[in-house]
Amino acid sequence: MPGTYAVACRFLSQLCFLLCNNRNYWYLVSIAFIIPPLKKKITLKHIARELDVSISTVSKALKNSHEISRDTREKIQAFARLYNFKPNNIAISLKNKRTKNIGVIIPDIVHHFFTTVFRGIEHYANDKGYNVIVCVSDESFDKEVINMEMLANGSIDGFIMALSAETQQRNDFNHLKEVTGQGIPLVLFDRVTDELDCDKVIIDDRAAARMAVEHLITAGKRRIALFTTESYLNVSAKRENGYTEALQVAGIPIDESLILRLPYQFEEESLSEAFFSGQQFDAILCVNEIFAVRAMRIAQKHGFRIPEDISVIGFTDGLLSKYATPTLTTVAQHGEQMGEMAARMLIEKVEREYDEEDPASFRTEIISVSLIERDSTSKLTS
Amino acid sequence: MPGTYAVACRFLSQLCFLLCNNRNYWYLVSIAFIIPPLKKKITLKHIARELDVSISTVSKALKNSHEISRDTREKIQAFARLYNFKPNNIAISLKNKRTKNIGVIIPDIVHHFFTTVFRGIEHYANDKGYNVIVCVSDESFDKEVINMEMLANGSIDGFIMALSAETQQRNDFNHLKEVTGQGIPLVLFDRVTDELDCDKVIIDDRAAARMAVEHLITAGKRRIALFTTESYLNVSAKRENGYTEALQVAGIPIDESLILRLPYQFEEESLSEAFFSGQQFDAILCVNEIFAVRAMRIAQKHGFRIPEDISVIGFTDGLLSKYATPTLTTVAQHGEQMGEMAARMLIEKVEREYDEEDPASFRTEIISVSLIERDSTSKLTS
DNA sequence: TGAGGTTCCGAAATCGGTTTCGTGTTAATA
DNA sequence: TATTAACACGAAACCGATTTCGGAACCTCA
Repeated sequence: MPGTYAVACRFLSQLCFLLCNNRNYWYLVSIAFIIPPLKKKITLKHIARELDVSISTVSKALKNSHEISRDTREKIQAFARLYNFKPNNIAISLKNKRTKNIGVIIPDIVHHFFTTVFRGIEHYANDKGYNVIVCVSDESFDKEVINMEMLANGSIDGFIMALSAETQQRNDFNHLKEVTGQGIPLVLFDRVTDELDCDKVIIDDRAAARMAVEHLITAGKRRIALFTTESYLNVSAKRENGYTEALQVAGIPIDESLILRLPYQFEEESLSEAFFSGQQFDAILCVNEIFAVRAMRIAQKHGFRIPEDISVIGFTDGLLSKYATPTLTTVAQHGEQMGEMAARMLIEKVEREYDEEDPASFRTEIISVSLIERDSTSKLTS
Repeated sequence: MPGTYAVACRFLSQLCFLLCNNRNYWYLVSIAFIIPPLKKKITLKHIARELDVSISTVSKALKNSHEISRDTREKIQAFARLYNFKPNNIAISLKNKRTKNIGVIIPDIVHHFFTTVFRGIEHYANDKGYNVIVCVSDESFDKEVINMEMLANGSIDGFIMALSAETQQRNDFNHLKEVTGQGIPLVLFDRVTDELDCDKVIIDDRAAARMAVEHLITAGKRRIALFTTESYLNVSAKRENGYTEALQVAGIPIDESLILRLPYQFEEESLSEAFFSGQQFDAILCVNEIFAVRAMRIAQKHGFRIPEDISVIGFTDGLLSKYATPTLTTVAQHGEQMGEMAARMLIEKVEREYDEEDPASFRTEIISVSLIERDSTSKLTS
């Protein structure tokens, strides 16, 4: 079979050569339609051999270098088109020392917020001709390290990542420092840390929580509970700060017993029964969507009406918020915008490095949030 | 600065050399801890120069070739460890003509099912030392083509993909044929086509729908409605087949007026009001989660009790199903398992190609589904 | 002492491109 | 007619690895 192919190649190239020399390009075009899809990628070397020129000539001709005569150029270009030549990305990467790949490391992929951010990254990156390599850390420190090492050896031009929970707990960022130390650009989003000098893009969780609580207060709520996560996440902490801040500003005393710290998978009965039957409160702020929906359900089970008896606000404007009963008022984090920003910052750094970098100036961009009002809070009659 | 670095390099290498020759490895180890994190990646060439051996010797020594003497080997390995040498992936890819990257193209990333599949792919691929490059087609034919072309020029060893809606509608698979024609392995999942000879992994949508309907019939339901998508998707069609099949088998006549074809974003009022007030039915099968949740809500708004008056079953066991009120009985598609299978099939093909491929034998694997019973259907009292 | 074997290492080809520089040919200029 | 510049192209280095092959140095045994 390869023999047959070679013969066909030879024949076609001769034909092509003749046609080209005769400037009968239309023949060429029509032939291109007749040729069956050819197997295997073709390289510069093949073209050079068939057309009896050097590899350098082919390379230059294909980039329309005026170093090559019009005749030769057109001949080579026609031949390349005919055989659907596309330069090998790997070879170009090796030569350029730039891969046009960006590495994204996130803690979880089956997660509305992260996928939203990812979509933003992917869109922007694709627009700029970059591909995205994704690794999932599964909230594990070790996996994060392994993934970064896999990618840091030339596979990518830069990283965009959100820290895993474990990394945040251990407060160990050596793997990241090593990478930045090697001159690889890094952009952190959402789950960031102050220990690292690099670009960051975050949402102002404190302000967001404060806004949500203030909304509740304006609606006349006074005893506002907070459902937050047990494990240490930067974002949860910031949201809690915003919560207390809003209460303080409004002159409402903070009641520690209204703050409930829950594990990710809590059993409805044990934990919350006590809370719901023992306490008096008229609103809940939840640090994520799931907590909010579950809170609503439990409240309803206990006979509370939403939003009349208890208003509920969650974080993350995902499917759950839209389709819960009642529909959930949430803080929308505009993840797509966040991803776009992260990609923009990274690519800027990557491409700047090209023409000698200025004294590393790291930015921290803040993505604004907005409150999506739905039926789990009463409409303000202002 | 680079000057300083070079001097430091030189000094350290000499030190290293002496220590190695003296077999005082522990010194080396302790020194390694003192050395500050070094900048910039190091290459074989650097090591060769510093240790005054040839590049080939370094390469062989690092792979523990017995062609190199124990002394030299250990010296080189110690030096490499000290400088944290990691071979450049791109160079290896170029040489091996294998990138250890697999390309995944999916129609949407903010989508529970696809991310679940992706997780399966990612886990399996990572285990096998592969990275995953994701591209999103946004259900667009053109984007699918562009993405494939971007990746097909050497960036990846194979594709895993689910066809975009537009591609399925146009029934145009030339971009896929071109890729397989070039000898690049391809695995299709979920959204597949018979027009293509390649590996596939699907769920048996027909059987799944049939199972769901039979479940409803067993529970005593007789007038079962179907909420399906308007646009042409292979999977929807298959589910509809399963639906009608189950009814036929049970001897229940098919009532076309019970089959509702809806656009993805339908307005609750207009479309469904009529349906709910005019019709008499006691169960609904929905081809996705969102339709199911919305159906439940509308039904409840109309005063129907679920599951007593109307039972509801959906597809895709996502967050919505778990947290809807009442919780939703769904057909779980085991996306993770699907992704794993797809990755396994692809990697097998990729690595087999290595030792001469057998006459391409394409398989189609079927991932079994299961019915997750929750509160939107009545428990069977058997 | 010389033939034959090990052992150890380096030169060079290779993967598929880009790019610099040099050279032969032709045309323009002095 | 001699000098030079423009033009068109090729040789070769390079990116960072792997791998084949050949050869020097040394050892062994008849």
